Amino acid sequence: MKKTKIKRDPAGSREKILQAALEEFAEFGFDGARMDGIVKRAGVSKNLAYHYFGGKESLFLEVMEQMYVRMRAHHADLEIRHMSPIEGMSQLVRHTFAHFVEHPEVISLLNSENLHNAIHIRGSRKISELYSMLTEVIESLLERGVEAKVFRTNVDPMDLYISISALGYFYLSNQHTLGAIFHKNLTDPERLKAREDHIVEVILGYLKP
Amino acid sequence: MKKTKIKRDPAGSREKILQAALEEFAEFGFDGARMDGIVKRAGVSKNLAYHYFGGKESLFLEVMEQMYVRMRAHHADLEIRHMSPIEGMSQLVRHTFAHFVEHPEVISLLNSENLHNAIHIRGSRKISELYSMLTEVIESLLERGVEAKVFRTNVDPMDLYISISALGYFYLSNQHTLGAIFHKNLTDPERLKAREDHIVEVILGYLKP
Amino acid sequence: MKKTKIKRDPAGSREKILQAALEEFAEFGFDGARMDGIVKRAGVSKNLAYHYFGGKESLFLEVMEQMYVRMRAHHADLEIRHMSPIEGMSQLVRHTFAHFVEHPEVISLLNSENLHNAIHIRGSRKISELYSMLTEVIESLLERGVEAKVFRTNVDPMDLYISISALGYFYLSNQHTLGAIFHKNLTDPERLKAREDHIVEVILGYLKP
Amino acid sequence: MKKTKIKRDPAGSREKILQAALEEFAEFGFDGARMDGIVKRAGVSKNLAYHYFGGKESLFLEVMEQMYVRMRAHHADLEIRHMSPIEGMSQLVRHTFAHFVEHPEVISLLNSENLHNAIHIRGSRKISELYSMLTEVIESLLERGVEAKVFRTNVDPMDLYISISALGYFYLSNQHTLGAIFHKNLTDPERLKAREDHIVEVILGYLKP
DNA sequence: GATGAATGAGGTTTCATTCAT
DNA sequence: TATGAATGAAACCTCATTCAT
Repeated sequence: MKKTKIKRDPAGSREKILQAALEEFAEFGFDGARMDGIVKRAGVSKNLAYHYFGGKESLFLEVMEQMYVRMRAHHADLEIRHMSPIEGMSQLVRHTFAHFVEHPEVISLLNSENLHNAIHIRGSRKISELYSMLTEVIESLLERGVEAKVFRTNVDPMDLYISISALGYFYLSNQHTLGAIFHKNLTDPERLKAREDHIVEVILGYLKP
Repeated sequence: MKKTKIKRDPAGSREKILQAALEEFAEFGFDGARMDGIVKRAGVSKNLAYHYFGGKESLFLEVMEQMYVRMRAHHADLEIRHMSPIEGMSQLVRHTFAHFVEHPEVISLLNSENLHNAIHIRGSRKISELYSMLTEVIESLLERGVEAKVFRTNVDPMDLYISISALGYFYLSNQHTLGAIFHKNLTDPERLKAREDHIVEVILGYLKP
Repeated sequence: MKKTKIKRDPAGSREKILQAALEEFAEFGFDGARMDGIVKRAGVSKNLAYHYFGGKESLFLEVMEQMYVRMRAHHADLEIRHMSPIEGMSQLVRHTFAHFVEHPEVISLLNSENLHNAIHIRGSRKISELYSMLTEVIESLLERGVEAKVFRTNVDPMDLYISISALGYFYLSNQHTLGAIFHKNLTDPERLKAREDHIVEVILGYLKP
Repeated sequence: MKKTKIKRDPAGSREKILQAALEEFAEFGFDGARMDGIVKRAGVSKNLAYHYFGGKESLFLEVMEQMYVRMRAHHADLEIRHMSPIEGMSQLVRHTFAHFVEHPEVISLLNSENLHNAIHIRGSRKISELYSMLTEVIESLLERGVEAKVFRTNVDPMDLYISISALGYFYLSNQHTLGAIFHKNLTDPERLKAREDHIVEVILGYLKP
């Protein structure tokens, strides 16, 4: 009849749900993820998730936005302006790869979102904005490199950005099928280091004038 | 000449189910796909799919194997031996990209399979065998290129294969999120052509001695 | 005083499902029973049964355990210690028979369980414990009877227990085939009384020194 | 286009199906048995079973009737008339027990039939007839035993027949639950022999004047 | 704010039976 | 006589969501 103690911690609960959702969506994808699984991970009641986020789709969107925010924050850490173009480009490539390695959920979430034709983020203004920064960084690097005659001309920044991402993303996102085919564990630290070096070589090779 | 209503057609029914499953799995992923959707596409009764394939998982495996077989067949079409190393490498890159463009289901299926840690194909001997061919082609190209002094040395064939795939695969697999971010339609024919050229430049740039 | 429509009643719902399952399993056996039938009897939604019990098998196990508990409770009601050995044995026999008559579900459930090689209860510690009591009662009666020179020696308590059960159980469990063969209704009260007396005579006749 | 050879063996197929059905029904009960399982055991096509027997229920009835016929044949083997009443009764008891031991399917089938309220055999004239013989044998033995002053009077032949069956039937039909409770394997040959002796003692003890 | 009991709709799978050959 | 492909109905079970407390 009398409730002795009920923990109330709105912000804490919200954050726990978000984190749990991130893990669940990353592990199983949008369709494979279960609301039951999320609330169990979060250690909160079912309805609380609905109370805060409205439903599975909205929760997924919020998870996606948070993921993009973290990605942007990670990239913002990188101070490239004072580096030489080649050094800057190398660092950008390594930084991008490192983020995928440290945050495998990024890959799961993006794959899920693409399977659903990006319906969740298509409308999100937040996300779109995040990328202007990246494009600017790349454009600036390219300009300085061309000026210093260490980079070729006629490079499309978008294509370059996509290629930088692609070379690491695909390696990690398809690690299981590739691993099954080549009978190797693609995530062992030495192989990861080798891959990173390879990607740097590919990108710098391409940019060589 | 042609029967308007075919009632018995074992091979045909099996094939129709397989094709329908390919489409459904490609569109929704393994978890999002519905057996109902598959049998409806195939125009057969639900039970028939179970009769032939045993269940959703086995059906998915069969679809995956078929997909790999087709991929191998596509690559086998390419006669590279008589080309110069640079011409051969270009053709390999373009061929690979074209296959992804023409068979978008490959990307969905592989993403699904990787989300599930490749549990379906891990045991499949068939698939593993398919790749020896590709590796051999690449190794042979690299040797000839080095000999002719048009390619650099110290290139890991596996890394190269992964990069060739990655540059096209990621562009297509993430077309919806990238499109949302850059406000472009990545699959319009001109952009596809530009991307293909870009990939060739990246790979050849990297291989330059 | 009484709510016409009760919406929330955890313990009640659980109990209703259990009772409904008991009836359904008793009527149709494990394989013949339908989860739909159970939830319909219980007046709850299908999922609730799964929520509480996990599945058909677990529900059956719980029903079995409850049945054994009731059986034990019924036997515990019988105070035999102060009776003479012959009187005690008669009462035990009549008590056992009465329980089968009043709880026909016991027979259905045990037959079902035996058809499945006792897979459900094999692991259940609960059930095993229930029987030590019965064995002790029988052993004590036998000792006192031998001492008082009213019972023969060399009686295996397990065999005796099985025979006491068998003589009533089989009569009831096979009442329909036996009834069809002998053209009699074996459950009419007079015949039940006669059978009970017969069983007492058989057991006491066997125990006579 | 051309069928090289189709085996035709009407009687053989029918018999194979019947035998397969006996095994399947015995193993899983009526509800647990699968038509697929039966035709697979029999090694014939699905429709053949329907062609010969009409359906699952009719097939079950036929299996039941065959089972009763075999039981009768087994009992007819026993020549009791020339034995002393006590010897004859012992032999009848042992013979009955042996049949249950050697034909465990009898127990499964009868349990299944009783679960369904004997709907299949209720109408079968064949089966009813089989029992007159048994009753006559028992009545004759009882008369001779009373006359020879080795048996008590006032014994109901039906009750006696049921008890003779019960003591063996229940032991075997409930062997799995009893085994789980008493932690014994009830079908090990020594225990079977002991049980048989026990049953003889019980029946003869009861009949002692 | 917080709980978890309860649900309807729909998921995968199974099964006795029929039908074209 | 014989086959096995094909089916409709219904089985068990799951899941996102809601509701009384």
